[in-house]
Amino acid sequence: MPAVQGAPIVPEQDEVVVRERARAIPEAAVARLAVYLRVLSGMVDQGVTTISSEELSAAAGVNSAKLRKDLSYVGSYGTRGVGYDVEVLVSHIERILGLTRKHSVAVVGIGNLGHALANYGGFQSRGFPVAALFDVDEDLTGVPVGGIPVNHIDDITAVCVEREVSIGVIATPPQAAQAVCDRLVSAGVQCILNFAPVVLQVPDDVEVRKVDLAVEMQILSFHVARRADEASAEQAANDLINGVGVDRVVIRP
Amino acid sequence: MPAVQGAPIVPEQDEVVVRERARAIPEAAVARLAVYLRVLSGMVDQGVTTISSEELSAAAGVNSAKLRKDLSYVGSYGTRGVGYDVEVLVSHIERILGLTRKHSVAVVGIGNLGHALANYGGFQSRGFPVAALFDVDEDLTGVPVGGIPVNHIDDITAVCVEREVSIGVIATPPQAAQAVCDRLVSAGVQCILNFAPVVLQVPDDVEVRKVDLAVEMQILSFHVARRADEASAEQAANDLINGVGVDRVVIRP
DNA sequence: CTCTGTGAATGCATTCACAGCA
DNA sequence: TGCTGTGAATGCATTCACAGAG
Repeated sequence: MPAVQGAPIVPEQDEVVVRERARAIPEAAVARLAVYLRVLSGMVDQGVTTISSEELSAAAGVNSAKLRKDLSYVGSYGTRGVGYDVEVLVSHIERILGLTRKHSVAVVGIGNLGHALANYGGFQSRGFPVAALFDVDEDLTGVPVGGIPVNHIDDITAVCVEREVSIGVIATPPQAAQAVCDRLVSAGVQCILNFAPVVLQVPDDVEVRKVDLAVEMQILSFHVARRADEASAEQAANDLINGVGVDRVVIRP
Repeated sequence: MPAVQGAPIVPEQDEVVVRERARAIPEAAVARLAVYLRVLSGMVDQGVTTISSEELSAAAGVNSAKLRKDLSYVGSYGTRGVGYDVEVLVSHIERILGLTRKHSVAVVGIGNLGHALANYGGFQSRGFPVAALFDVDEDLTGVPVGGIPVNHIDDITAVCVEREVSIGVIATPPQAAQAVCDRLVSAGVQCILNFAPVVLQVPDDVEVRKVDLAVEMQILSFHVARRADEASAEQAANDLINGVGVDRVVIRP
């Protein structure tokens, strides 16, 4: 039996188990790698050629142990006693994140947000060209937004296949989102970024990420409230014990 | 010594330790509570009065154990054998998330994205009225966007104080973001939602959440790449063992 | 002697599984 | 009996701390 990689896993009958090529990288680490990449790109522009884990972690807003652990998932490309070569690191992170391929983006729903996304330079510049725009509104069909003419949503499959769209962005009203998602999926799009405040149902082989602005606001709101509660609890407790031989009250989290 | 709440923590000298009033709620749970709230609001509109953990969890895209655990942080407001009263649950989650207070929002940077945010109805409707807009461009000063006249950024402190802004949204180019953030902080804003692709430095008492669209794209890209790797590895392995008495190869994650 | 890379330890979050209430 | 609420168990992620390369 050909042992493709020395895998000490017990194979079931008539199966060979191959350990996944790329070491599994924790989801949380992937998100941070993208941030490191951005910071490193800035370093390249500033002419920095070498950087230590301490410096890079500070610039990325994490601690250095976490940074080194994250980079260790990518591989060992640092020099002990010195640090990392910025360009080497950039190219390895890009490889891990799959940025050597081009990823064309389609934006569906050309309202306020869709307009903003179509015009947003950050996609283009970071390797995610917006290749197609869609809307139900027939008055918009053919109208150029950010240099790209809007297509009618009924043409979504043909256009996505032709322009090799690999990422779909949903910027429609919530009622339309699931239907749009279904159409994107049947057009072969396997990655979706969803701005509509709904939970999308998709097959297992489709990856969805969501950005819900109201949820972000509510999380911030929670923290305001918590801080206010703590402050008032501390205040109340201090009032309560006033002159009872205790100097101060501390709130432990 | 007045034991405000039976806290079994060893107090340091001249200190009384008060256990935090609201049980600490995991960060991850807070994000999901906001989602449950949205789903529940939809239920109210549909006239649903009671819902089981199974139904609600399905609608929110999580499993029911997680849902029940999350709700247990809010309190025990379900009826065993029956489920939850939708309205009761809504009001308790709103209380926990601090949505009983009004949270006025200021958007800084009235470019593409700022425009979209100023016009976005989702904030208003979910209790986060946009109360102020700012930009450096003097040509924009006084121009109404989404019904609100833009103020010049130099007036940020006065306007934020006057309109009781509690959440600042940064939608400026990356170069300007840190300076804007500093101004918001000195205007007393303690919550910031940052759309600029930079890591903001803030004091400990300020809460920042970030939305980086390119990072989201790159995370999606990573998953495409991983899937492609797996598929090709599986393919290669299958080719390799062709006709060696093994039926199929399985990739274990 | 400096700074990376990484096992081991700790701390969170998720899931399990069942006691207990309606 | 049906479904919630929750300790206990499991599984991830983060942090520690130090061996070892340069």
